[in-house]
Amino acid sequence: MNKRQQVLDTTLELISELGFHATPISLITKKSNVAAGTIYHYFTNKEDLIDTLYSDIKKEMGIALEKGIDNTANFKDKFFKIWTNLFNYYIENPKKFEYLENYANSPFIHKEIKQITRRYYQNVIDFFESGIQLGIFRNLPIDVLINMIFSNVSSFVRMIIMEEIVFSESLLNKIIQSSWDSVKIT
Amino acid sequence: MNKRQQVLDTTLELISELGFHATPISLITKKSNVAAGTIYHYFTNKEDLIDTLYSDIKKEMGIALEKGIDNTANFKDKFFKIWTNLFNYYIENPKKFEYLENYANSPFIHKEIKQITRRYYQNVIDFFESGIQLGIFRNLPIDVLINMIFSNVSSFVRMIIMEEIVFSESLLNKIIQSSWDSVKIT
Amino acid sequence: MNKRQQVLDTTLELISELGFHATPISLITKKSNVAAGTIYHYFTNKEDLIDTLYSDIKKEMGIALEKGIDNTANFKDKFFKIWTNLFNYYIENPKKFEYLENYANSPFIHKEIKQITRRYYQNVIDFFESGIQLGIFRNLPIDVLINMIFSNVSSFVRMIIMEEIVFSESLLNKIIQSSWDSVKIT
Amino acid sequence: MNKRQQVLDTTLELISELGFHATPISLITKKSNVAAGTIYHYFTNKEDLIDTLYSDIKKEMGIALEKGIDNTANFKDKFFKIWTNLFNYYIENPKKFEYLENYANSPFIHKEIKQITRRYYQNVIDFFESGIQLGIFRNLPIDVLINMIFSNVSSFVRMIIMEEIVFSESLLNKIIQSSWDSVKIT
DNA sequence: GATGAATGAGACTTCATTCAT
DNA sequence: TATGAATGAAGTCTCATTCAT
Repeated sequence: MNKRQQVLDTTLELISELGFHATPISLITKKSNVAAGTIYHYFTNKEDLIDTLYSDIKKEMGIALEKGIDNTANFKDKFFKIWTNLFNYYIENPKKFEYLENYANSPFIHKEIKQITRRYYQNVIDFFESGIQLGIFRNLPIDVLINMIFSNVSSFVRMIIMEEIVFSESLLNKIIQSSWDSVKIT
Repeated sequence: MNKRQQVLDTTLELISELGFHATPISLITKKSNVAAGTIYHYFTNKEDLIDTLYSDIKKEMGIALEKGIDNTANFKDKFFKIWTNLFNYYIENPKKFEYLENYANSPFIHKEIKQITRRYYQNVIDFFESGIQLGIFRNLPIDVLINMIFSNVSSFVRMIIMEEIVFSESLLNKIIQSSWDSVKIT
Repeated sequence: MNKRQQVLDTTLELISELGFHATPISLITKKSNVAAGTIYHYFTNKEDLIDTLYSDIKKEMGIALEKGIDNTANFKDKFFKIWTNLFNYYIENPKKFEYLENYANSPFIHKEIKQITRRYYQNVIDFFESGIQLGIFRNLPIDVLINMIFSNVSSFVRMIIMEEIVFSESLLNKIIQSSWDSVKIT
Repeated sequence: MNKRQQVLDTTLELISELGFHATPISLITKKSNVAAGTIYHYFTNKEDLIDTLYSDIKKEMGIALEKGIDNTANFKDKFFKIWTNLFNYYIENPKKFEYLENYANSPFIHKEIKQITRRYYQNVIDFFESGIQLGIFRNLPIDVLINMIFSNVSSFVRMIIMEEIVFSESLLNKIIQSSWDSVKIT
């Protein structure tokens, strides 16, 4: 009954499948059983709706990313944990994955939003930074390091979703290992 | 003088900067000094124009990718060469890079086109496949292997273009090394 | 104040005078003081608008056709009544006459619509059918019979509207008599 | 090989099937293997092409109409002959029938053309006029008389072509008789 | 909070026509 | 005669947004 959330849910549903521009407000209106005016009651405009959804997902993803990290002392284990957390989040939320991927490279993206949502990963960033400091990870710019790893996750997930490859636990482990080998000091 | 090519050039120019949907035909029309009808004389519709441009770039990129490979016997050198070729192509053609990135995740992308353009990289695909066969590269599905490496290139290039990091030859080498470490057998 | 009806009225006005294709939506827009979008709020597309108008007119015409029939027992009187009803409807609504004539032969016409609107004349159809049964009208296929008579009305009306002949009560009666003679059993 | 005639043939083919506006010059161009420029070499514009075709058909029809009339002395036989001539011409040339029907009620029709083509039927007009003079046909305005009869033919032909009724020789005769009864003096 | 009729700029595309060859 | 690339006005329709209820 929460109209605001209904709109956000429907927007995710539609945009992940159809893309931004093939998802007019009128369609969101129909699928969410909400009047056009109502959407504009909760969101300044379509852009704001899209930004809000992006931010919501990023926040949720940030939380998922850190699940169970604190209990792990070992760096490699922690790395595997984070990698797996992200992987699982994407696989369990394919529409959100799709949405983020769509959004990431679109000219929609506002640097500000990207900056704002960055804080949701602060713990993860800190982890990698301390790893560099401690000589466990290679001395690369922190964003380069993180992007390399995260883009590994994304491209693996995308192939699974697109059914270009078949998932297996052993394949997953191989790939995380590859990822680890690409950033750890040899 | 070649109107068809003028249209393609302008389309690259505009879409790489503004994105697909912020680039109406009318704008291409103005910037390329061509009448709207002329565009439809050469292309079935906007989609066809976009597909053609995508295919053209992929073809050119395929050629760039293989530059100087044949003369290199050593697998690691060959790997570094290909990585650098792709990196250079992107850096020298930032608009084409932008276009491909835009296109890659858009719902525009037609699997057929992706399949068709795949043949432009056959030599590179063969190289990685033989590397796996020879026990030099890890035994991962060929597309996973290639995607991992190519996504490394892309995310590095993106950060340079977005000016999120400063390029240096030493950084480049570090990253290629990371990429290599992620796929070579240890 | 009823925008939907305003659109229908203007469409009749314009199409009856200019024809389908010389009546762009933009013109209907201007003449009816309605925004383009409003038209598409009420009608799926131009075709739907045209079909709706056709159906509306046919319905109204069906009602006009039957006016005062029930009170008439005599077959010839009834025939004259129906003929005159149709004639009067056309003469009093020359734009609707024009519209129907335009529509009737256009490739726009959808058999479905024709079939649907047929029910508006059921009583008239029944009348002619019973006439055949009772041996008053010639044993012709019902649609042939009706079309012969109705096309007589139409061609007479058209000539009056086009001012190719001058109307007179006596001429009218002569022509109805001709029509009657063409279908009655001799 | 006569390009001019090829264009006219294709135009008939296409317009009779698709209607005027669904038949762009570009389509005529393709189907007739003639360049756009060539069409404009032979015809002033699309309108001229359409008028020419109309006039050509009317002329041919005028000739068909009079076939075998002179040998017939009897008025009723002559009437039946003309009726059948027109009927046969339509049935043997359904595309031309379609074209004329399309054209007849379209706002394309230019009164001038109608006037000009009238002379192709002069003999038929004379026949009916003399019939009135001699007290064989009813004293109706000549155009009313002719239109009534001709519209009978048309509506019968249309129903056969539309497959709304099944043709039979006996039905044809019944209908001509009806037509005759509607105009002959009783 | 919620509705949905109304708006109108602007999107893609078509098509009759021209003109240099 | 014949070609067909090029034109650009104009067509249908979409869609983010507003506002009176």
